[in-house]
Amino acid sequence: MEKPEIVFGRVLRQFRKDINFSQEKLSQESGLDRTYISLLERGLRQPTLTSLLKLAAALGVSTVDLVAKVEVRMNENNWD
Amino acid sequence: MEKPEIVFGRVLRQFRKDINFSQEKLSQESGLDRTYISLLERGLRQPTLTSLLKLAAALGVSTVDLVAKVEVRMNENNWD
DNA sequence: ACTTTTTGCAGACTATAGTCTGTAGATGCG
DNA sequence: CGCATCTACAGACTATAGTCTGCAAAAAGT
Repeated sequence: MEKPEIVFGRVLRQFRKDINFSQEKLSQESGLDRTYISLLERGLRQPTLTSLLKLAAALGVSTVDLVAKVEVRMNENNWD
Repeated sequence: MEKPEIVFGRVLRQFRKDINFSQEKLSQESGLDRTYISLLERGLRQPTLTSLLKLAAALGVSTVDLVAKVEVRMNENNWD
């Protein structure tokens, strides 16, 4: 059972790289600070609901998609 | 387009009442403060990711269920 | 009407989300 | 190599998530 911030960070980074966005680009699209995106990806911060919504929108996915991946990977015993 | 806190508050309250939990009971199950649950339901606070996880677990639903309802109702022009 | 349970709410507080500025390391490319 | 892009990271700051105590006012039950 991993910490939510850690899992979320990995998921966020994966989603971002999947669409070839830099942190800077994601920051512009979401309206969140670039250094904050960095903190999130490294698991040093966890998002609030509105940050989740902004990030999902910027990534072009639904918030459900994001949360679903997090929830799944939290219960996985991280074989992968 | 309604504010996320407002929508989330309504959704949370509905989920809670669906299982006949008092705020007090939900607070015990989730480990969150009762007055904070009250603030959430009234849309005066918004949860972080871990609070979402705790609340969903306490309500006996998946976090995805919670977020899904919020996302849907955000896009609805609140006919209901 | 009375009692109990539930919720709203205020005030004061601590912890952490989120911003801003700047620097330095890493990676890629001509 | 020299240059550009991307990211880690530090420090100092502001905004807000989340707690705690206590009381008042609805609701609900009998």
